[in-house]
Parts: sequence; C-alpha cells; structure tokens
Amino acid sequence: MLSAMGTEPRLRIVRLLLSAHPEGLVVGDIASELEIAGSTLSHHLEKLRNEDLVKVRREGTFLWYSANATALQELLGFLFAECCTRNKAIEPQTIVCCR
Amino acid sequence: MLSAMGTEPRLRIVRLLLSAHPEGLVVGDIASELEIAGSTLSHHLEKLRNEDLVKVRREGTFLWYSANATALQELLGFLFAECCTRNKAIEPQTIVCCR
DNA sequence: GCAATATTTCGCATATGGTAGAAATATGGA
DNA sequence: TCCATATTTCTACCATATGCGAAATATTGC
Repeated sequence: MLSAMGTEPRLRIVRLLLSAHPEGLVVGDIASELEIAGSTLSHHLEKLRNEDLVKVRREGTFLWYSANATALQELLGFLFAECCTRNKAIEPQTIVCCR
Repeated sequence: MLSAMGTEPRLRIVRLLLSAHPEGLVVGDIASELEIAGSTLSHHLEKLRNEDLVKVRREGTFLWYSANATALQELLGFLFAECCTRNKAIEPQTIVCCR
C-alpha cells in the first residue's frame, strides 16, 4: 500500500478520490481533473486496485472509482501501531486530537 | 516518504529501527539482522535519510541509525488529516483508541 | 446490429530502482 | 604512519515502472 501511494500521480488520485468520498469519481473526470492521459490513468488505477486502495462500481458505460476507507484504515492502523503502540516512538496525541 | 517506506527492505529497516527506538542500531547490526549486503543497505539508508525518516549519529567508527519520530509523526499526521479531518472517510476511533 | 462514448489493453521507449562486488573513505588505535 | 574495522561510493546488471498513442473491449441507445 505504501508503495502504491508512493508515487505523485497515485497519491494525487487517492487524495482526489478522498475529497469526493464516498461517491467517488468517473475515470474521465479524474483524467481531466489531474490531466493524466487515459491509458496512464488506467494503469495507475490498476495498481491502486491491486492493493485494494480503491473500489469500482459500474454505472452504464461509466466506471466510478472511490477510495476504499477500509484499506486506508488498515494502513493508518498499521503505522499507528508501529509508531505508537508496539513501540513508543510517537505520542498518539501528536497525531490525533481526540478528546 | 510513502515511496521511501514503500519497498519491503526499507519498511523492514524502519520497523527494526522503531523496535530499537530511540537508541537505534549500528549499520552492521542492521545488515546482519536483516541479511542485507552492506552496499545495498547503505543505498537504502540513503533513501531514508533523503526523506528524513532516519537520523544518524557517529560514535567512533560506528554509525548509529535511528527512526526519526518527527518525520513519522508528520506522515501519520498527513494521512490522518486526509482520511479523517479534511475528508470524513474514516472515523478516528477506528484507528486510535485513546479515551 | 451499428454508432457513440467510456475505459482498458497493447506495445514500445525511456527512466528509475534494487542488488551486490570491488574499491574508496573514515575513524581510532598501536 | 600504518593497520583493522565500519561504512560508503562506484560501477554494472537486471528487473520493474512510467507515460502515452493506437487499437481493442464494454456498454447503452437507436
């Protein structure tokens, strides 16, 4: 997952999808918004799909991509555990300000 | 940072350093623990250094590498903001169980 | 079935990344 | 100064990743 989000184009895609959460966006709209060629975008979406970071649903000829909150939660949970729980490298409060 | 931690060898390095936090480890010990050739390890450590994910201090002929908590905090904070604050894709409680 | 639109797959050029041996550098001590 | 040890730099090789145009596939409506 880190690797999949570790390139500028794909991080931009994920951020864009998050900002349109939970509906997501149609491929064409992602392409025009981020100015990525269709074939290139399709390639990146495949990688995100492989890591389950995005979900797809078809609506007619359109494919709606959306961020997969569950996967992001897993990733965030893993990092949080590594840094704050399993080891005490970071204080939880420095990240989350939940009461 | 995502990219720097997005390869198996480097994620292993970071996790190992976290488990030895805050003292960290000497390069040679990282190499033998993870069974990575010295030159390869040096290459990975450079990438982690470039992203400020690790800190180094010299002690005689030894270099002690340690995880940079501040950088990890930034990364975690960014992801948390993207998923939980800026957008409401994830509920904070699902990650952190702080009272 | 055919046209129109959306998206993916293919093919290719180029670039970047990982690995590791050998040589170079750095440090401390005799 | 010279030696021993730790680590990095150099160099090369191979695999994988990126980007994109063109062609292929999928879906709907007529």
